Amino acid sequence: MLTTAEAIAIQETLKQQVICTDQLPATINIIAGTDVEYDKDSSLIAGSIVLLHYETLEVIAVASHCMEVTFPYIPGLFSFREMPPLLRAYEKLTVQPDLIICDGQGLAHQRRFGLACHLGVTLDKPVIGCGKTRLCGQYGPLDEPRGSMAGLYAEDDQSLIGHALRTQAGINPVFVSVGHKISLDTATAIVLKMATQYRLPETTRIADHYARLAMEAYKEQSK
DNA sequence: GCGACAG
DNA sequence: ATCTTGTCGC
Repeated sequence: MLTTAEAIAIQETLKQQVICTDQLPATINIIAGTDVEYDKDSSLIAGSIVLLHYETLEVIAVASHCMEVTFPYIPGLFSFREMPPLLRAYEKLTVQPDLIICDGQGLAHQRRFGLACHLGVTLDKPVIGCGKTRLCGQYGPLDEPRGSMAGLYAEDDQSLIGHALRTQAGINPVFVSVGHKISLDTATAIVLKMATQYRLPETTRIADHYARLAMEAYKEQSK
């Protein structure tokens, strides 16, 4: 299996390919959400990708893949754990999304290469990183209203690596960062637009739901 | 050395 | 991630 040092070397190489400016289609029709589900009492993980109509949020397609984990959870090397099931699921899609929102950081990462960057560079697709909690970086006061945001600044060089974004009034923020082929401002606006009713964007909520179903189905069928 | 640490 | 229902507080 891949060693920690090898994984870090891969990140250092691939990070140079990340594009932090908008390079999306003129019109976004299909947006994708991804999530990975872990089984409580085995080493199975299920990844799901859900395709939604950008304006109506109607589900267009879902693809999932369940398998054994191939890499341990190490903060900073998260993508090596979650990429395999997500890539397998992505291969099953017969329609491609214009943009993907994944559940984890992009540039808001120790080496500026979180899951969203790794997925974006690998698929050569626009990807937004949207994490539920912070991995690194510091941010200042955040106002209470929906849509309030604060810059997330790296501890080492003080560079802007993401935004803490309040998607609902008085609720903990989510952490938005560039994955690939999108700017931070565009990424932030899209996450806010997709978080219509809850803290997390609908893409993530729906992907989470299907990943759970995929895990249950896989376990049931393997009996 | 200690704490923090996406899921 | 996974433990998980009712309960405390605004």
